[in-house]
Amino acid sequence: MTTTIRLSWRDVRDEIHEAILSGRYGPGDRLPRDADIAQDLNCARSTVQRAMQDLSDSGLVERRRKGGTRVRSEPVTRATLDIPITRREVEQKGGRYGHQLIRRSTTDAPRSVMATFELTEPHPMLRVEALHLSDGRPYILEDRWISLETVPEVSGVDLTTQSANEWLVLNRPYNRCDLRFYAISANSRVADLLQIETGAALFVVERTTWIDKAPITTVQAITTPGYQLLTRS
Amino acid sequence: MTTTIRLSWRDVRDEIHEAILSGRYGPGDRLPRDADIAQDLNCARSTVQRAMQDLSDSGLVERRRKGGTRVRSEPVTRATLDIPITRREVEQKGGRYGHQLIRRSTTDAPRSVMATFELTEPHPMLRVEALHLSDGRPYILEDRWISLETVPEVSGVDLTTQSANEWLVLNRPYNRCDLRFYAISANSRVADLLQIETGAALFVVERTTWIDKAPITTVQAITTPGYQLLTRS
DNA sequence: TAGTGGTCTAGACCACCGG
DNA sequence: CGGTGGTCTAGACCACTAT
Repeated sequence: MTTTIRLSWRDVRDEIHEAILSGRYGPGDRLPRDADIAQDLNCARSTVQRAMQDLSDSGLVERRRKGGTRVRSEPVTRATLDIPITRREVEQKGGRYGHQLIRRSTTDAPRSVMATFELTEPHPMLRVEALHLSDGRPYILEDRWISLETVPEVSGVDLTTQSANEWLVLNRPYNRCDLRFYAISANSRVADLLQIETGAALFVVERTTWIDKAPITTVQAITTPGYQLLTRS
Repeated sequence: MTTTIRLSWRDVRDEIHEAILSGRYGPGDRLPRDADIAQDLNCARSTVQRAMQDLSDSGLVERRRKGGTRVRSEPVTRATLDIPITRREVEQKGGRYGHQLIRRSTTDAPRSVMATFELTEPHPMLRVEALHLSDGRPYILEDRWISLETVPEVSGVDLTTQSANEWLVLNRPYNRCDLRFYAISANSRVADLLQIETGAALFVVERTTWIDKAPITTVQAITTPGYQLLTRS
């Protein structure tokens, strides 16, 4: 007698993955229908569906109703990043966290911020510049703009006790978040605040969040020399 | 009579999400069992399961057998990045792609590369330095190490016709991929190759791939000034 | 060891979209 | 309009792990 093995969706996924890697299906090729794969492998269609969902999430295949499942023609490396709140990040590395409010002002969004949020009308904002510290030394310098239309109550918050970073994460959930990463050269002011040399190469994380269509905040986080961002283990 | 609505897993997800945002469940709190939620909302347990899977993927809750579902106590911003092959990236931006092999040599892995791959024994590697061009101008400078044990056939490949980047992606699938992002200051050699000024701040993407436990390649991709990496739309 | 999430199945119906 | 993937259901059993 033949032993019937119980396939898990991971087995099915690996089977299909292997078929693609081996060249049986090349970029752009159409795979069999889920139902056929299920019959071939002797499992339920929903198991194939689960496997395909994973392959689709990881960017290996593309699925369309009626169009079927195709091997992605232009391969991509897809990765997931976790960006914790800064206090947590410092503590995780064994540092003692501190922060310092540098400047706080109310003004209309400048053109660059309007562009970031796709705004066409003047928009009142709270601008907050703050320094995150690790063991008392500068760690990240953040320049943040917060929408006073979407988050009016931030006006009454004491941002010297709790950083704007933390207050917002805990109090203002968002729907949409855009990130961008790039490098800048420290100008004299940044160098002064971070206690580094002018001209040093600094890694920057820019984060913008919305709730539905309403802008919440945009922040430019300037890290100190040597900072690295890693993908989720 | 009461109309019975058919709930989708997205509805269930949003319902739970809303309950968390509203403060009904705070960080660290335990949510009801899937079965109870299903009964409350009048849907199948598997629908709740699907909703929870999504919330878990997005980092909002953590689930454990027997331990139940809890709201994550330390919130994170989780984002997904797509990194295309460089040729594709250049073409997508409307540029004409080109590349240029700068140096190619065979040698044992230096300590830094051994550390990256967690190697303890000497390991023969192919080192490839190449320049990616957009409209004939330097775009990305890559310094790559390829394992000759895992990928011996790369020795016979003409890397002037097709970039190592592209050849590897198309021919050597990987299981595991680590990425790291940081900034460096251009030294004179890099500045010379990229035709920029010495000292310019440059954004760097470092990518390391394995198949199972075997190292495939590690590459430091040094971008040109102004380069930005964005999260997936 | 008992409670909880994880998964598989078989069947049904729906939603999208290519021909 | 018909084919394909997407989802829901009800039920069963399994696999972790907190207690």
